Amino acid sequence: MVRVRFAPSPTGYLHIGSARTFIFNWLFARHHKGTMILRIDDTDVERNTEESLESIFEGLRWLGLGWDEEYRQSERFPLYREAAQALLEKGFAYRDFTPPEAKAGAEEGEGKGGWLCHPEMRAMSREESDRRAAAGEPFVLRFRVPREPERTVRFRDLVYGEQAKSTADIEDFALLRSNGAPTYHHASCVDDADLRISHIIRGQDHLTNTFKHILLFEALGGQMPEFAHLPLLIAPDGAKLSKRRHGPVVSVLTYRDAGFLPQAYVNFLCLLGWNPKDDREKMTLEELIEAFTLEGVNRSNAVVNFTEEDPIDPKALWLNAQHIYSLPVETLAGLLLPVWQKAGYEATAEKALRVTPLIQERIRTLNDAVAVADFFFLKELRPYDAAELIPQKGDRAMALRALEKAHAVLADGDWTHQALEERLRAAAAELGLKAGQMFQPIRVAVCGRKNAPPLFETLEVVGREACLERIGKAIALLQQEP
RNA sequence: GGCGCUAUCGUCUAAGGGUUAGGACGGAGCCCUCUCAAGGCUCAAAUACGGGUUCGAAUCCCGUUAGCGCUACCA
Repeated sequence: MVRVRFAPSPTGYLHIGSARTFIFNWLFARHHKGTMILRIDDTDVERNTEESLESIFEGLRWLGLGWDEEYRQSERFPLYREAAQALLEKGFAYRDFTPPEAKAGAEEGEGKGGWLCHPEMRAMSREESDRRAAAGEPFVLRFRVPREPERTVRFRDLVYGEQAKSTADIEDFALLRSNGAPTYHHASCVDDADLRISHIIRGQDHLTNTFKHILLFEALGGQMPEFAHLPLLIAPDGAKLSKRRHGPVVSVLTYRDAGFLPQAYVNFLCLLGWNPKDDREKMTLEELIEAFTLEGVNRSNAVVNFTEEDPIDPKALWLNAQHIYSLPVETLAGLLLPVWQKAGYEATAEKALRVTPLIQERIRTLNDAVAVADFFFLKELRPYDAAELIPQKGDRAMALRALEKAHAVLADGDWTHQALEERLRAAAAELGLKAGQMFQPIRVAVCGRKNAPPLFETLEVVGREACLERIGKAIALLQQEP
């Protein structure tokens, strides 16, 4: 039975690297019909914040993947205390009474290999340890890493392969803080054991921590989980993504607010550090579940490609466009309606449904629809330069002739795009104008700019009244002195 | 400093002893076309460096370099 967990600590927003870790765990669980567990690792009371927790949930909610079980470490402290006590009893742990300030004094031991332990504390008799603890002297509980003889800790990482490290290079890490709260290592292992986690899938920054965890799992007794570490997501400058240095691009909510489809963003994140072993790029959630394996995860860090001018990875944008394009029109219209309303447009569901097919392949984000579809909703076109009305290889007189003819032709007759095209093409022929020379002035008059969706469908949706009025205004504009 | 991990086009990646080193994004060009977009075609663009092993190395081994991680009473 596959049981995996995502264990964020509420000390910040939901980072995109964390989001990817969540997604890979989730995909692995779904692929194996296992259980996805969300565990809030909030053992550091000093640093946790409620806002952070809320923003993490908000990010996860947006991704829309869900989870099966939920735990919070702050509610499980007794479990960690018991486990710590058992470790102490069995001699796997010892009390270290060194005051925090005195740590500096111990650093002379670092010289050649780094800090390992305080030998006096490690060697202290249980009687003295108990006596000093009973007297109320503060201590941290440390794991007694096996030394003399040292041994090599080994495991096979499902991504990175065989791993080995000598206990001579592993320090006596803390289990319990002097305030009695468990450290990450302790709470995490106790929980992973208690929750019967089968696979620990997490960031590569924990790869070397795993040796400590193996030692701890062994001491705790219980089934050893499998481990799989994920390459990290980094910034173009090679540094790890940080809000301070790289700004809001590190938070998943930025992508929601930029108008991303969650499934597109999930797709994008999956392609960073994993590939389906074929050339597929755009994949649905179902396809991802089916294709996801740990073997497909690679070992080198992936750069999220953004710049200050272009804060969003171009590939993410492209993928989002792909997903938008493959949405049923009704679905997309439903997504776009609130976007337009928020922009202050008088959008209705019916209107949204008519406009959407015309812009579907012209937007890369939901938010793009605001600028791309403005003229469908705005009463008053935003001002444009009269020169825009003049077609290529044409002049003011040509534009005027085209618009006046168009005004006359559009004043009556069927208002369907087929009929409009027929009449307008005939009109162009009559005037001896090329299609572009005829259509471009009309497009600018009606849309207020040179680039827009196909003309006839656009006219159809904008409506006769508005079209005639806008063409009239354009004619007036052209007739004004330059 | 110690220990560990990593190294293919600008970016994401494929190729796990034999390929003109493949695909995608982005870039350039062409086609299509009422503009834009979409789509199609083409081009430019990579095996960090040095040694081995081998008939043959992007691929295996060693070294160098670089980057990253851990080395907290953070996670």
